[in-house]
Order: sequence, then C-alpha cells, then structure tokens
Amino acid sequence: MSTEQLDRTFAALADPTRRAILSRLALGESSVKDLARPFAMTAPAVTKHLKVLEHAGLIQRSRTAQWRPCSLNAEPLKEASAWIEEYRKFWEQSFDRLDAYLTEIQNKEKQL
Amino acid sequence: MSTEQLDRTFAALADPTRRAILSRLALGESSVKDLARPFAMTAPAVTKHLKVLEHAGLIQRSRTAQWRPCSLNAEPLKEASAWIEEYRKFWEQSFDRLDAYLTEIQNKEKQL
DNA sequence: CGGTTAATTAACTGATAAGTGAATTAAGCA
DNA sequence: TGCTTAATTCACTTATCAGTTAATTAACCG
Repeated sequence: MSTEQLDRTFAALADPTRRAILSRLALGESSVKDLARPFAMTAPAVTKHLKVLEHAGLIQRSRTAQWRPCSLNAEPLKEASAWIEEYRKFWEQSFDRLDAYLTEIQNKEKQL
Repeated sequence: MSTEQLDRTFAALADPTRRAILSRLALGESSVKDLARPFAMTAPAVTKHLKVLEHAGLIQRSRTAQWRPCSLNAEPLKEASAWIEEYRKFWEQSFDRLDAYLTEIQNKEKQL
C-alpha cells in the first residue's frame, strides 16, 4: 500500500469531472469525444483528466482505429477504501453516541 | 451527498501529511505542536493543513487555555466511502478474473 | 505587569493544476 | 493522394497549494 499511490488515487477523485468520468465508464467503454460531451469543456481538457486517471491506474486505454477508448479499472479504489475503512469504527462510535443521546432525550420527554 | 463536500473530503485525503494527522488523531485528541512534531514542517504549515481538514469537516477543534486541541470527526469519510463502494463490483470482477487465471495456470502446471 | 508558550495571521515564493486555442499526429475514406 | 474525424501535444494564462519567515494574538505564570 504505497503512499504515492494513495496520493494519486485521492487526488484523482477530488475533481467532480473525473468522478463523473468514472461513473460514465462504469456503464461501459467510451471514446474521449463521448466522455467530453456532457461537460462544458474542450477535448484537450478531457485528455488531461484522462491522463490523471490513467496515472492513478483508475482507467486503461485501448485503440480502435482513430479512437482511443477508455475503460474503468477500479482496483486502486480498493486500497483507498481500505484506508478509509480503518476509520469506520470512529464514525460508528459517533453514531452509537448519537443513538444513546437520542434515546436519552426520548426517555426524558416521556418523563415530562 | 454534496459534490463540493466530496471534493473537499477527497482533496483533504490526497495529502500524506493530512492522512498522517488523521491517523494520529484516531489515537486521541492532540495539540498543534504535538501534531507538528513528527513532520519536518513549521507550525504555520500544520495550521494550514488543519484548516483544510476542518473545512472538510474531518476534524473539530476546541480550546483549553492557549491550546486548541484537534479531534477526529470521521463522518464525512462515510460519504466518501459510500461513493467508492459503488465501484466495488468492478474490482471484485477483476479479482474473479485473477482467480480464474491462477486456477487455469495451476491446472496447466499439473498437466505438465 | 513582564515574560513565556501555543497558535495564528500576513506576506511572500515556487510548484502544480485546470483550462484555453492553435498546431500536430493518426487513422479511415473518397 | 487529399479530406475528414479523433485525439493529442504545445505554449500559454490563471488560480490554487504547500511551504517559508516574521509579526501578532491569546492565555498562563512568576
């Protein structure tokens, strides 16, 4: 679990355009032009986003004639998810505290 | 699930110093000075990282005399994790493919 | 009150990121 | 071969980010 890989993965996910591209690719392979269509953005801008995603290992590219379709590779997300999951116990603790608090409130209200 | 919130959460997690700060805070509350100690970094730099984490809602701050201790708030991570988990089926698919491949290899080796 | 410690703000530098338009590569097709 | 389409690279602008030092705020303590 390399630090640089986590850096790249999280940085790639920090941009809403790139998250949208990944969502689109979850539905299937797509060309750059089709990926660019929903965004108010030129083709070179999309190419740059794809480079970021590729460098993070989140997509891979092939070649068919003059098209260079992209497809999703979700594996690096596993690592990112694993990092986050280490802290799940903390938010679960806070949910437990919230539950306890709500129960306490309800009991008090019943007593009034 | 706001886009800007996800932007801020993932951007906050993209920096190794900030991830280390969160790890440290998982062990308990800490002052800025103690957080800064393990890093080759001045106090103002740490203050800036804390602002990023606070803006993302990942930490909260209190005040005791001249100390302003930080504590973890892992709740926004839940949202980030939920986003990632949507793609779990893709990386599970690649594991399945890897399993199939390894099984195939083993069978071939047995035949030799 | 004056001094010390914790932390922040202010002002600045250098690097990186997101976007643009223009030119270029690469493939398919008449 | 020449034209069209897909995508990229190039050169540039603008904005943001990570870090610095120096100055400032805030609280405690003798």
